[in-house]
Amino acid sequence: MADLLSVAKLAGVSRATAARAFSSPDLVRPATREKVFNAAQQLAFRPNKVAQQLRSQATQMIGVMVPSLDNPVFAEQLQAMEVAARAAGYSLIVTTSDYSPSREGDIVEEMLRQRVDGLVLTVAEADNSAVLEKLRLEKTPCLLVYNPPGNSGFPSIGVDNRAASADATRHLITLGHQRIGMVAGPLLQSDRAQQRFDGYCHAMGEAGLIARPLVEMARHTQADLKILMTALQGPEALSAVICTNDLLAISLMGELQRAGFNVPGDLSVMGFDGIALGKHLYPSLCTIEQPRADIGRTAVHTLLAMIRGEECTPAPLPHALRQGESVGIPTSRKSTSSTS
Amino acid sequence: MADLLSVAKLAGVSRATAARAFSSPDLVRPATREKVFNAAQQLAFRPNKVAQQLRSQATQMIGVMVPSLDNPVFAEQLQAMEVAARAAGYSLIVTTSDYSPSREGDIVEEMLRQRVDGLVLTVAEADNSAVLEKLRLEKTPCLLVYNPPGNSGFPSIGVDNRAASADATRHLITLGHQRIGMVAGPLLQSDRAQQRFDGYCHAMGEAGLIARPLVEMARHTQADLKILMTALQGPEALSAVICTNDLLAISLMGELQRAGFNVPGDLSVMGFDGIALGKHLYPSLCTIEQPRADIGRTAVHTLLAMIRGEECTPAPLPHALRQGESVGIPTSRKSTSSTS
DNA sequence: TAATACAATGAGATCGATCTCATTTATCAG
DNA sequence: CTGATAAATGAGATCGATCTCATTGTATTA
Repeated sequence: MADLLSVAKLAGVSRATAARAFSSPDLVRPATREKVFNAAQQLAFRPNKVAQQLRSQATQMIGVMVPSLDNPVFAEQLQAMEVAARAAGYSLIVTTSDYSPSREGDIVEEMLRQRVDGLVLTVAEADNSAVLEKLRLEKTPCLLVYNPPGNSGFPSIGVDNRAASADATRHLITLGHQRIGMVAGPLLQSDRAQQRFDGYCHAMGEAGLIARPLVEMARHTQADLKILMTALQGPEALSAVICTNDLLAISLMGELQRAGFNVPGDLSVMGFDGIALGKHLYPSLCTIEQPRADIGRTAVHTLLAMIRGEECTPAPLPHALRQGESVGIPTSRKSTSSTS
Repeated sequence: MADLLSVAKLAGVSRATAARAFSSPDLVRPATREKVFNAAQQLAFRPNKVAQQLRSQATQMIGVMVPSLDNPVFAEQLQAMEVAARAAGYSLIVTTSDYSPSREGDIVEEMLRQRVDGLVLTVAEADNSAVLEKLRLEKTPCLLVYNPPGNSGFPSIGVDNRAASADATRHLITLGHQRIGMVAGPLLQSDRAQQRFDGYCHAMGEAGLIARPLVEMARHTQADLKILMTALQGPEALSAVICTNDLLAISLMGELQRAGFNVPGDLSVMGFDGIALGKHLYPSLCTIEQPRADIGRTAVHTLLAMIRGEECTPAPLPHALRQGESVGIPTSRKSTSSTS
């Protein structure tokens, strides 16, 4: 409520002096400074950031757009971003796009109007994105998260999805699995899902195994589940599946168990993301762990560097294979020692 | 970059007219309006929200503070808030307090400086909160979420924790459970945990059963788990436990299963919150579902009403008991028909 | 055509903090 | 004690949009 001018008046000095008392106290005589502080105290003065932002042409705000907060991958990344941003004196404006291009557009436009100092985005497809196209013409620093760098022209923070997925596949192969499939959620088109599928294909080929087509579980409907179940039976039955994300892996695992399958006995299930909850399940989820917190922190620090005008070409962050009880030795071999 | 003044110049009109072309087009002659729009187009004019905010003394921003985004309850609530806020033309500044009073204080101060139009907070203890005490003196509308209304003096959005917890307890009792315990996470002191324990005690007493002291699982350490395991054995062994939140229930369930217990065979486990993931687990989590999305939406709408100056005394939102496979008939009765 | 009403536009102040530049006051050396 | 250098302070402009009030312009009617 009370503004600097009132404080200045009460203290008997000019606005300039009052302002200095706060921003550069050493330029003000101690006695004067005290008078100003006292006046500020009495009036419960609280500096108006909006005015500061207008004047300084910098908002100390970062615009964040994630697809959804219902997926813990994004929530966990955001948690880390918030801490890092706050530590640096920045605030986050958080938005969700639901992967909708039109929402993406509206959101970014809105944030640019708000004059955020920088943007951290996760889009559906970085290579073919209207928003990014538009942003290329703007001077506002922009950083992608989770999206592969590709040829979008924007720096990107995340893991090497292809390599990570190949690692996951190799892990299963090492355990003796040969009939390995990959299951994707509704966002088949997402650039990450694509890369993860590539990595899977690569690792399969490398081992002389045949990669199967991506199974799509659009929604967790019964129909989709049946299709998958079918793939789990017969001579060509899968012994392991990799899901393109943990949420999918967890619900798939639940459905399978509910349908009478044993995980990993009948089928090993791997996830991708490394959400915290996966560790506590039983069977615990074997997955590729993306360093979500690290990704969030790095995103903030990189963006701040960009805001300072530094050139940034961040390297992919390291992923890790998190062992878990949801993956085991394939049944065919196991069957010699124990039969269900 | 380009401001209204440049647009006005290029269009050959005054700032006032240019401004009017956007805010009240009908006050401007169509021909003039076109000139302004063309100029704006050419210069890639984008209205500066910061200036509008300063001028209008309203930011159309809502400050949100949650304890953590690592817990899906808050993330899911936030997801709904974001959608509702955006639909109303508001943006969210999102922060996390980690339940730390000092962080709570800093965050709120920061948001007040930012001149947010209102605040939506979830604090550790609403009844004994320094931040709320300070906020009572401010004119900025403030709303609590999840915190029981108590005597904080602020309107609050959430379910009736005591009633919900009693319902959970009665559900178990109805199934035949008698030796029911309650387990809390690290935040014993949280006002919600307290109310949930009260509800449990009430329902137990009502049925003539003895309520046990709250078991604290500070962290998911082995030590804590052993304490709990002990409670599950011997003549006074529990047949069911209610956890004060889903995250805790899920990890407890996992640990129990890993230790060789069967859920719900040996022990029924109930959660509290209703996070989405619980539905997809196996066994699926039986829990009290707080309408997280509804809570988020209602919080935004209520706050907007408060910002408009309306008096608000929101009623508690309805909770629901979500059936789940993690709860079953107590073993003692079951043992007649089948023995492990 | 003159007079009145109303539409369209412009000049200038305002929101709150801060920066530049000019001015005043204090301090030190000679 | 005075001139000179430094320290402290103030006046006013600025950031960008918008509101009030005054003024110019058009239209309607007697």
